[in-house]
Order: sequence, then C-alpha cells, then structure tokens
Amino acid sequence: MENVLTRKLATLSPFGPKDKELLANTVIGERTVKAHEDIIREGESPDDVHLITSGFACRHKILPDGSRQIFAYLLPGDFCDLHVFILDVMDHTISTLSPCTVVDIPRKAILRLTERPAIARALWWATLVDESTLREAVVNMGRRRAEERVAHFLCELLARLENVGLVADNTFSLPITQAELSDTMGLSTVHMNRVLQYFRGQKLITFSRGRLKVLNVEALKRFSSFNPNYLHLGRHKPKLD
Amino acid sequence: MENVLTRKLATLSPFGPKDKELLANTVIGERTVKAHEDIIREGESPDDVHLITSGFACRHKILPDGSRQIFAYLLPGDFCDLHVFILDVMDHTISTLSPCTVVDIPRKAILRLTERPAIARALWWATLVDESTLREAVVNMGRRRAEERVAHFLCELLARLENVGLVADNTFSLPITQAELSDTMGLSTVHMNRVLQYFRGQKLITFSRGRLKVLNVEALKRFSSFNPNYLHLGRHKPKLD
DNA sequence: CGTATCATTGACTATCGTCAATCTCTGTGG
DNA sequence: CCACAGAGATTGACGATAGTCAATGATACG
Repeated sequence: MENVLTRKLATLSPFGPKDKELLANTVIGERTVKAHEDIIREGESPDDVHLITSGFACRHKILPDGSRQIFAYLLPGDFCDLHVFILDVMDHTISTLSPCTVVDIPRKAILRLTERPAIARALWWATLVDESTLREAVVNMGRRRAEERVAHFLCELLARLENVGLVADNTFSLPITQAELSDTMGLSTVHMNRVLQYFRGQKLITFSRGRLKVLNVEALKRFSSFNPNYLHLGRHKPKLD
Repeated sequence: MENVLTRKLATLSPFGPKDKELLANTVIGERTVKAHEDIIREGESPDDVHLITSGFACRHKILPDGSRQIFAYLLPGDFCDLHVFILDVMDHTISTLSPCTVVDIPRKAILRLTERPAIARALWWATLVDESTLREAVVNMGRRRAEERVAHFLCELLARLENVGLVADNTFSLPITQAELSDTMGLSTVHMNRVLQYFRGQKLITFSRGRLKVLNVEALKRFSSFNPNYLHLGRHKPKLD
C-alpha cells in the first residue's frame, strides 16, 4: 500500500496508520506525460496540485533572448506546485525532462491532508528543503567554477536519488541531454561537454545512454566540497512546545 | 500601533482588528545589532525567531576556500528564520550588513500567531516569496552577464524597498560595500566596481556614501529585462474552497 | 594628520562562450 | 542487411567575459 510519497515523507514525520491511509488514498490516478511537455506553465493558476511519481521534471524559465535556466529538478515523490495555494499564479514553468507519471491532486484533497498535523509538517518540510536546495544552487552558480559546479550538482542528485531508492551501485538513470544539463548549470553546451570529458578522463564518472555512474563518490564529493546538510535528509525531530 | 511587519503583511491578507492587535503585541522588545555581526549561525538551532525591523541583513554561506556567497537580503519586515520550526538546524548564517534593529520572537508567540488563519497565510506567503526570489537569483547568476545581473538586482532592491516605503525620489539607503555587492552577485570586487562605473557612465545610477539613486528606472528595467512578477507584490487573492 | 578601509585603475591571465565542422548513435525505410 | 536522416555529442579555433595581482586614490575617523 506504500507509494513514493509516503515512503519519502515517512522518513521525516512519524505517521500513524490513518495518515498512511489518507496518503495512499490521495495518490491515485496516475497519468503518463511524454518527455519535454509542460506540466504547468508560467502564468497559470491550476486547481490541482501535481505530484511526480516517476521520471524527471524540472522548474525553469526562458529569458527574452531565448536562453533557458533550469533551477530545480523534480524527482519521484516531489510536489510541483504546492505554492499555488498561496501565490495564486505560477511564476515559472514546470516541464518533463523524461517521460513521467504524474498524479493530479485536487485542492480539496490537499486541504484534507493538511488537517493531519504530521502530514502538514512533512509538506512544509518539503517546501523548506526546496528553498534550501535553491540557496545551495545560488552558491554553486556564484562561487564555483564549472567543474566544481557540475560535480556538486551530481553529488546532490546522487544523494537525492539515493534517498528515494533510485540508486544502485552508484548508478542512476539520468535520461537528459547535455544541453539540458548546461541549462541547469548556467554553462554553454560546449563547455558542459568539456567538463564531462574531464570527469571521464579523471575516472570520476561514466555517462552514456541516459545512465550515470559515479566511479569515485568520495573524490567527487571532495572535489566539489559537497556537504549534504542543506538537503536535511536526516530524520526530523520537531520541537513543538 | 502599526509596525513594519503589520504594514507589510496587511497588503497580502485582510487582517481583522484582533489580528492586528496580536501582531502589535508580538513585535515588541527591539534590540540593536551592530553592522557585520551574526544574528544566527549555521548549525544553530535557535528558540527565537528573528524579525528585522530596520537596517539590512543577509543570508550567506562561506566556502572552504574562504569565498562567500550572499543569497538573500533581509529588509525591514523580513523574518530571518521561520524555517527552524521545521528544519531544526540552520543550514546558513544570517549577518547584519548595516546596523539593524531586531525583534526576537519566542517560538510560542509564533505558534500563537499561526493559529490566526490570516496571519498564517501571510507568513506562508512570505516564505514562498523568499523561494521565488531565490529562483530568480539562480536565473540571474546562471544566464545574465555581469551588467544585466547587477541591474536586475538593483531593480529588485528598488521594488522591494518601495514596497516597505523606504524609497523616495528613486533613492534609497544602501549602506554596504562593493565587496559585499560582489559577494552577492558572484563577481570579483574589481569587476563589480567596473560594472558600477559603467552604470555611472551611462547615467543610470549614482551610488556613494551608502545612498543609491536610480536615475533612469525604465532604462534599468529594460536593460535587465526586469519583470517583478516573481516578487508577488500585488494583493493576494486566496482561494480556499 | 595618520591610519585603516574602501574604491579605482591598469596589465595580464583564466575561464567560458561562440561558431562551425565532424563524429556517433539510433531508428527508419527500402 | 544497408543506406540515410536527425539528434545529440565532440572537437578545434578563436573571442569575450570576468578574475587576479598589485599599485594608487579617496574617504572617514580617531
């Protein structure tokens, strides 16, 4: 009866059977979305909240000159747009990077979920981790050179995917193009390619046909001075008094 | 009886007299903090939430090589660390940039505030706008060259300060050094200086002795393709059904 | 008036982007 | 089975953007 969302949130907040049942009954009705389609667009004001259950999606913006910046990866178990409850209009677009399965959750169902304190806390936790991840992205873009930046990003992806059980033997599916990676890292495709070549030469990674293997996790972390604190993956100990 | 917080939040969520009274009674006991002191440090787990009532503070991280990245400016009316309710440990440091006045709000008082739905919504709104601002910061760092980047940042600052009534004649107090600006923009101090020289030469701004004047707002916005949507400054229209 | 901090400048270098060509892989139709 | 097309990856040559180093000016403050 467990789904990807329950598995993710349950590590944070101790759920009772009633919480789990409510979550299980909410995450139903998956639909598939092809690669490179929009899930929700800037300016829209959707009535459903979207949850990714498989595949990769991303938050991004397109600038007037046509260039694009991706600023967040949405992995299985991630909510796309919880914030439209408060900020009525989307200020960015969410698109799939690979084929995805998505669950559309009606507003009302979310309101029912947030009546359960443990679930509300877990959802709030999820938004705050998104924010923290963005802060680290700013650090990454502002103060690290291309090689360190990409290494740091890969460490983050490895940690996040491990957390939802999608890594085996330091290998995970990464079904996206180098152009998409460069839009993530704020680099040109050419430079992105050179960074990847460099990592291959250093025997740090292999990456082909949508699968990425980290050959030397410790070296990659050291190289990018990766510290996973900001992901707040450990078990949560709430103080509510 | 109005304070900077009430003024800011009241534009978002319609407050009743009881809401306002509660807010007024919460924001008491200001203390002053000198420039360049930490309000709360990475790794700490404070029992109070901090609210800036005057001056400039910032969120930042220091990297192992000693370089620093500032990723958010905290202006009067901004909360520093609402998130420690959920993420028990700070993952970054908050320091003053100028002398500040700060209010320390006990955990319990925040819990009491969040029992009022209008206030809870306004606080949630504030965190989501922080997040949205961070997304724009990533775009700014990733896909804009130094000149546009700085121009965009100045437009954002102007808009945010206008929103709390701290701008007159397109002029505002910006009591920080060029080194701090460069840590914000991910640039070297030398390059930061050159960008400012360029803007002065273009008659876009003046900036000296801690005061910044935007001489041509429209040109600055056009130059950086500034679109204030992401600040969500308009009046909030909640859908709660 | 001396000192410390900040701002400014020039010369040089490193990092990264652009352009354009080529290569590789994959899937398709004959 | 092979030729071909298209997308993505890779490479080299070159140029633009931004960093580093080091010296010099300006300003503020005791």
